[in-house]
Formats: sequence, C-alpha cells, structure tokens
Amino acid sequence: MTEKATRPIRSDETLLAILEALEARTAPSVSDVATHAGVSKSTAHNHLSTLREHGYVVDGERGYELSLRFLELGESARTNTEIYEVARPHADELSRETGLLVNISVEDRGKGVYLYRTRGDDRIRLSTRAGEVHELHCTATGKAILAHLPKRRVESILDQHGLPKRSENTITERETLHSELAEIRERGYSVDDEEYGQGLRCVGVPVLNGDDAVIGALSASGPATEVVGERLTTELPTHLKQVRNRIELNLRDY
Amino acid sequence: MTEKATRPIRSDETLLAILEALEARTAPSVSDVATHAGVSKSTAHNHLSTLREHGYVVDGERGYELSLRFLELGESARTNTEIYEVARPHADELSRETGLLVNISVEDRGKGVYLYRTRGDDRIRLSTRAGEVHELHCTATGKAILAHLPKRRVESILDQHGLPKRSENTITERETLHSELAEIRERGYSVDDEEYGQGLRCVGVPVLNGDDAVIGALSASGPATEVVGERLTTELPTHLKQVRNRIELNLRDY
DNA sequence: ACGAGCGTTCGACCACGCTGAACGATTATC
DNA sequence: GATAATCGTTCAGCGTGGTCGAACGCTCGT
Repeated sequence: MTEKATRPIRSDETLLAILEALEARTAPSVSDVATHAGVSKSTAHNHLSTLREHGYVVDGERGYELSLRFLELGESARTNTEIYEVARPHADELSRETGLLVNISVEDRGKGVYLYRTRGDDRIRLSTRAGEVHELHCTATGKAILAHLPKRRVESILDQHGLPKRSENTITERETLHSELAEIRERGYSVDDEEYGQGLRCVGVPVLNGDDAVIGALSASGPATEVVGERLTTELPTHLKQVRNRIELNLRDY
Repeated sequence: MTEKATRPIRSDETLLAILEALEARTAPSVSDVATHAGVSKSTAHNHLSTLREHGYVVDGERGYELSLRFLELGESARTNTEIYEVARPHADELSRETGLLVNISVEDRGKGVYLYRTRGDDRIRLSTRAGEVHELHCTATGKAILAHLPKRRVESILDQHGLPKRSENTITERETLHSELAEIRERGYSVDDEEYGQGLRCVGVPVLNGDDAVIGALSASGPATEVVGERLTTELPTHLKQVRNRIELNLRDY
C-alpha cells in the first residue's frame, strides 16, 4: 500500500530522516543528527543550513530545532480535512457538557490520527496531543471509522498493520473485530472498553459526508470508573449521536 | 539575519518549494506543483512520489496534499517552546472569563507566530489559526515582545522587516515605536488600538522566563466597541498581568 | 475521432550531493 | 595551563544520481 516511488530522490530521503531526528531528539547537535540520519557530518550540516536558510529549522543555543514553520504546515494539513473546522466547536461544547476528553480523529494511511483533543476541565494537562497516531482496531474513533470503510479497505489495513495488543482487552482476532464492526454499524456507536489502555473507556461515533463516506469520528473518553452504567450504555451514545447529527448538518452547508 | 548556507542543497530547495506549493494551493496537480516550484514536471513527480512513499504527502482523488505528518511535526515544534504547555490552560481560562479571543504568540525569525488562539464563545468560527505569522510592530503580543528584546535585536528586526502599514493606526515611525515600547515596559502591558486591523482592539502582556528573557506574550482581543473605557485601561491590563504572574510562577517549577 | 490536458517513464548528460580529511574554536580532563 | 577530545564548519574531488525534455498511455471535453 505504501506507494513505492519509481525513482526515489536520495537527498530528499536524508532530508526527511533529518526531520525525524529533529522530531525525536530535543535540540540535537549536528553530529547527533548525522548519526541518527546515517549520513556524514558534512552532509547533515549542508542539509541543516539549507533548512535554516529557508526558515524550517532554527539553531538555538542548545542545538537545532524544527521551526514554527511546521506549525503553519500542520495547520494547513489539518484545515484541508473535511471534518476539522466544522466539528471542532462541537467537540469543545461536548467536552464542556460531559467533562470528558473529546477527540476528533481521521484515518490517514491506515492509521488513526487525532486532529483535535479537548477537555472541559483544563486543570489536568493533556498528556496526549493532536497529530498523534494510533491503530484503528483498538480505539473508539478507530473502530467507528473502520465500521464504515469498504470491507476490502479494512482487510488491506489489517494486512498492513495487524492487530497489535495494546492492553488486556484489545481485540486481536479478525473475526471478533468484524462482528464488532457489524454491531457498531447496527447500533450507530462504538465502545472502547479498556482496549487501548487500562482504566480508559471511550464512546465514539462515525461522521459521514454527503456521499456516505466516513470522513472521521468523534469520541468522548474518561476513567472507566466514571464511564459506566446508564452513562455508558445510553446517555453518552445518545449525546454523541446528537452531536454527530449536528456536525453532519453543518457539513451540508459547508 | 537569514543565515546563508555556504553550500545550499538544490534538491532540498526544490523540495521546500514543493511544500510551499502544496500549502498555498489546495490539492494541486503535479503540473501545478511543477510550475509553482519552477521545475520540470518529471522532477516534481519524483519529489512528490518520494514524499508520498514516506507518508509526507497523500494523493487523494483531487490532487496532492500535505499529509497529517505535518501536524505531528508542528505539534513537536510547538511543544518545544518554553511557553506553550504552561500558558495554554491559562489562556483557555482567560478566554472563558473575558469572552474575548485570547492569543499566545512567540517571536520566530523576526516575526510573531500565534502558538494558540482560543475564544470562550465558540459559536463564531475562528477566522485565524495557530501558526499564522504577523509583524511584531502592529500587534499587542508583538509589541510586548519587542519591548523586552535587546535594543540591538529590535533594530535588526526592524531593518529586516520594516514597519509596514497594516491599517490607519499602524505605527510606521521607528521613533514613535521606541517611545511606545518604553511606555510598555513602564506600565507592564501593551495595547493594539486598531493598529493591525480596523475595529480590533487588543491588550497584551509579555511573559518572561527565569533569566528575564521574553519567551512570548499573551493577549486578549475583541471588537473596539467592546474593549473600551475602564475595561481597556484598567480591567483587562490588571487581569492579564495576574494571568502572566501565574504563568511565570508555573514556569519556575516546569 | 480528435486534440489537449493529465501523470508517468525513459535515456542521457553533467551538475552537485556525498564523503573524508583538515580546519579553528570550545570544552573536558588531568 | 597544557593536552586531548569533540564540537561545527570548510574544502577538494569523485562519481552517483538529480535534472530535463521527449515520448508514452490515459482520461477528458469537443
């Protein structure tokens, strides 16, 4: 599925390796970058100074860093998605009303990416952040998305990424997952019952566009001790479905 | 100030030009990208397919797009700043309390960059977004930052970017700006009185780290009709200074 | 059927990206 | 305070590979 380039450009690949080095390590030196990217020090130096000249990296007193240019590019990518701008205010509202952590995510190259995460109660700092990726089979948003992708596409995603075990409850059998997805289609919402992390429970709904294609999903998550009983089986699903309807209505008139 | 690379890498430069083409135009074709970046179609194709293979761009049905990989990189750059994680919850709180649009920005290569923007009242969609850049001389956050940079650095920034007129009230004379900056230092807050855009008024405060270096600024902005009288001269400045103090205290214990 | 646009592949040339060695500057170690 | 290690940077030179233009199917609109 990873579309192979017929004629990959080697210097681009080292450039990208350098970006990854800058992302992974905090403020690395030229030599660090060179080692991490597997190139000579002089090559790393040339790439870094080119990137600096164009404002993509800055070298502070501690070392090189990705510049805020990437924030601009990231926002551009985020705004390009159909769902983000429309769903965001609804996510904020939902989060205020429920006090839970609300997520918007989309599928990107077979994985889930959080476009936005918001928590009504800001006192707890977000441990996780936007842009983070996760497998689709073990989260509420992921399963909501999978449930509405063409079966062929689902298979190809599972072939590519497998069903890695993230916690005790993670679904690791294809068959189990498929019947779960059928159930999700039927009742209109998904549940992550500590499948991604212990003690974390999450309810999600898909978001479809005018052509009935999934463009993402919305979910609310919280401690398993809080997301229980009526709240888990009725209250949150109903609430989320309402929000989903509002978002889909807003999508119609752009 | 733009540190010249002694030996710039040409293929990196075309790669960056391609990224800019993807950012500027929505879902451009290979030919569009080639024209915009000033290279042959086949060269553009090779770069794009390399980027796609590594997951940095995706080609949807409409054309090529930046992938959400850039959201990840952008978040990484944002988190690297000293101010972001600490100030963000305070910004949210301030926004809820005032109902105004609250901004966190930092200086990056002589310009201001919004790290975060939040508005208590989410019903109005944010017209502007994080990552956006602006000149420092015509915004409340920008002037608060300039007021605490070494004079030499301020001069070099003004040399580089000038004082472009953004609206009726924009300060375009260096002398005027310098006395304004002195005033800001004295009273501890800055005001943008429709200097960036007509009808928009804004109050800002600098945020300093343990070494008394500016690491960014915080501001609250709203319609000129709302931000007036006591609110403009006393209420908001006092409120912002309180928030600033809280942020600086939090910075101490990381 | 036609032509105009697209994205892609190919061959060939010579620019230029890569390496390794050498440079001063800075810090660490004794 | 001398030595040594390591830093970022520059340089020359080799030979790879990035570049372009032409040519290829292909999908459009006419």
